[in-house]
Amino acid sequence: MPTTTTRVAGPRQRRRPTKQGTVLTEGLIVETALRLVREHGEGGLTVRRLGAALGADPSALYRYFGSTDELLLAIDDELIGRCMAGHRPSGDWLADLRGIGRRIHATYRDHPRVAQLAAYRVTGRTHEFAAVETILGVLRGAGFGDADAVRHYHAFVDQALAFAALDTAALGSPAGAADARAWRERYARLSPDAYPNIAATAGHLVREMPRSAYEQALELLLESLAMRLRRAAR
Amino acid sequence: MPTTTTRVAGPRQRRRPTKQGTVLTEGLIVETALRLVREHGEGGLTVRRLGAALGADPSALYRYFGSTDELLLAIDDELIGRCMAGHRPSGDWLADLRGIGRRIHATYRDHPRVAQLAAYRVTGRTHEFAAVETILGVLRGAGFGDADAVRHYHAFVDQALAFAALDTAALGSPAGAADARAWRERYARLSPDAYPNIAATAGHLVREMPRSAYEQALELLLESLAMRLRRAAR
DNA sequence: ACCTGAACACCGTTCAAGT
DNA sequence: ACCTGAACACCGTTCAAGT
Repeated sequence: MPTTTTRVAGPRQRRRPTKQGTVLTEGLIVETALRLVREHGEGGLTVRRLGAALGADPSALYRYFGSTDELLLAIDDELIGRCMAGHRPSGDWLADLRGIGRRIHATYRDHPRVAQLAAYRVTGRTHEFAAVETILGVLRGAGFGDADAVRHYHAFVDQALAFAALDTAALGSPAGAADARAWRERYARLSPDAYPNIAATAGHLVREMPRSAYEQALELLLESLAMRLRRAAR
Repeated sequence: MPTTTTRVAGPRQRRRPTKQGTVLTEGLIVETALRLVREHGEGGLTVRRLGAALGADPSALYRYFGSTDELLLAIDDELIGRCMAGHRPSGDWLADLRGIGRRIHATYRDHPRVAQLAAYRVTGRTHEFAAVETILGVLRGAGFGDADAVRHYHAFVDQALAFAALDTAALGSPAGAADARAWRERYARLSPDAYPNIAATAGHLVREMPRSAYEQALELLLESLAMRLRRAAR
């Protein structure tokens, strides 16, 4: 449950149950939103649908969140919390970063709409503070100086979030399925005269392109970080 | 102008000018859409707005594109074409990849809505074919084997596109400006007891986080590719 | 053959009215 | 103090009617 949500009004004392009996709470709204995103995927999250899922009039939500944007940040922060909750430091900075990267990617993959709408946002809330603190700690603990730690933090986190948003959009949706077909049915049939490089690698393209490239990109990034650290140590 | 747009009806012979006098064309629609995205940024691209900009009823566009999705792919392919049009091979594979990466990122940055909606799509059209062919050519020319060339192509392109989508969303919008403030006003003031790593690097965070991390991420990726190539050569 | 205009089923958000 | 319901200004898309 998000603890630092900016409330529109002051603290509530009495709570009137909704017409269908539920008692609204910031926590309940965020939880229900995450369930909605998880189950209905793509276009699942709208104020009106969320209201219906809660058994409340959509406009009632504006008493808890000033706008969809504010609600989104609360949802995102809760997701960050769940993401980092399973992380256990191993003492090996490379393994820690690899684990955190995969965790971020996987968590957002299961909540596509949040990935697309909020991955690039700064929630400015407690779970995000804790996540930033942890990742910076891994990098500084590895031996990077403060300036490098921050730059590498930025590249590492943005890469995880950016790929998560891209992959949920590309892999989950019906559009993504159509795009996978394009590699088989269009690219694999292009003329070797006009497109020699595509023709030469068509088999690989058909296998590789419908998957996520994040694992690849993560390893390339980590490899560079390790190399830079070794180089600085000498 | 996109050359392979799937037409809804057969080829048109006569064209009736619109009420306001314009004669619709697939090319004109795509051009106008790109101008709209470029000038009005964020929420600029809707069927209704595009119709208004063309001086036509919104529903007239459905005669040229079966859906917004199809229109989007045509727009995206045109953007890919403009992106690669300025590329000149230098003979140095690293410089070529760096240049293409920056080009992709910059082109989508200027057309934020396309970046967010279409960056992850496969257009299956000529400009995209040419771009894939070129980039695969750079990697194979560098000495990578076919399987590696394809995997590295995938990581490289998806990284450029994913960061472009993330950065246009984060940096351009009003939400992005609010998020930049969060680093100054929230993170820079967190207690050193609760968040030692954030407190120790606060100054760096405030400077680094409101910028794009793509340049960093790109260099880390290229560094790894170069190292792998050297290693394979031995 | 092509464009228009009304219609349908959706959005987020506001605000006066209910309890 | 909180929830409801009508209203407003938007969406994408369809289809009969116009020219």
